[in-house]
Amino acid sequence: MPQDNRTIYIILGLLSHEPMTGYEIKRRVTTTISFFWEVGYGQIYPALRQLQKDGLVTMKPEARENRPRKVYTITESGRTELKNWLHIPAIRESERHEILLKLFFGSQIPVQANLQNIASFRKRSAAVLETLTAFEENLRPITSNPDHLYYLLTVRFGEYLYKAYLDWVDEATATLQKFTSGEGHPPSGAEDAESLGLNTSQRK
Amino acid sequence: MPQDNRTIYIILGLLSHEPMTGYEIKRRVTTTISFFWEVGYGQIYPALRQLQKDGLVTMKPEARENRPRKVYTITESGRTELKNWLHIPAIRESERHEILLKLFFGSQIPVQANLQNIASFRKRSAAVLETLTAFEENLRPITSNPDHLYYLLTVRFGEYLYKAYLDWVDEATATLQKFTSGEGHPPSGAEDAESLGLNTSQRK
DNA sequence: ACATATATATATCAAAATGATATATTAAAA
DNA sequence: TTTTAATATATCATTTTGATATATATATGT
Repeated sequence: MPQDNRTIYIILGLLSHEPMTGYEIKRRVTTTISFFWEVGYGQIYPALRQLQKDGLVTMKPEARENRPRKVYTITESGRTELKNWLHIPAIRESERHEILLKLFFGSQIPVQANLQNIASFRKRSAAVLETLTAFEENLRPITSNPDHLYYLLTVRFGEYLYKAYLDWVDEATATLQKFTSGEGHPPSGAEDAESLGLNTSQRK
Repeated sequence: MPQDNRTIYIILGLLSHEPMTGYEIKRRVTTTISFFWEVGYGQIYPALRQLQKDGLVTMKPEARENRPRKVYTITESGRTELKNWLHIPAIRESERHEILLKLFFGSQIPVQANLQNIASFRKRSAAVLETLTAFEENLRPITSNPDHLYYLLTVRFGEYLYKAYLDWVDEATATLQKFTSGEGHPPSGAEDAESLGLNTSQRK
């Protein structure tokens, strides 16, 4: 089995709040969970069709002049499916850090170029952190709604995360800058890097 | 265009160190970069064929009794391609945190269940951090090889990252535990969560 | 010596995710 | 009024994901 389709759970989760169209789902994802999970139209629309076929959501076309707005509502079995999934602990997180990929092979290019890549990463990260911080300020006073509490927890995660990014940037920049003061970049050389034996893979 | 194939750059990068077979590439990925970028056989073998076709790597079958070992070597144009890519700053990192997905919809299940999910996440994260820390200790004394320096920077990134995870776990656990002391879990209720308007998406 | 387990090695596949783009209507701003 | 931005549905090629099939070689245990 490749992996289970998390898109359908995201949709079920959002529809558990209120009925929505595919477009609204996409927008809701963008404004709330996209910083830790992206979802595109290419996942949403096929998933909605599948969910409807499986009886986990229903669709009511809202009459308009031309094309009708397709409003989706979660069913009782949809809610059950969602709750079941929520009870199963996640088994792995997935990160894909292109900045680290480039840095890992950094010896192939001048130190300056790596510093520029890191600076670019810093800029992006700082922007996200600012958004998250501003968002927390809006969210924290609202204590009435339990959804907001959980929402806040995910935002806090993001803040810890992006603060860590910025801290790392400082350290990495300082480390690399030692090599730019006069003596250029360290000699490039290829050599076995495996013997040290990092292995983060869990036995299956 | 969907996205550019980063797998080929990972392969080019690893082959820039030394010639390898597909199996060795996979193992090298697992022992070094897998904590920030996973690569499977399903990507490696097709990518090697493509790279060979494009003249970025060459293949020399090492004679053995039966099936020959296919050893791949990077070409000069392969090195050029790699360097070009390394100079282009990454435009986005991709994170997929299933723990946050479940927590975001946490109001649908009891607080205890969410605490269990977080505890499971904590356990996984602590294990990775331990591996990374042990690895840093092996790596830090080696200062001769510039590859190791860049390698170390990525490991440090991981340490910052996973430490941040653990810090967040402590805070999130404390926050949720307030609701388990006697009064059960906060009442579940669905309500508009969008009006606050988080938007982390960059204009395109 | 024999069995068992693990490492080496190549390969494929269905399902899912990625990101961009096409199309068209409606509402707001210049 | 014209342009711009927002709403809304949808598709697509490429890439990624994880698991699995297959087979040989080597090490370990009894």
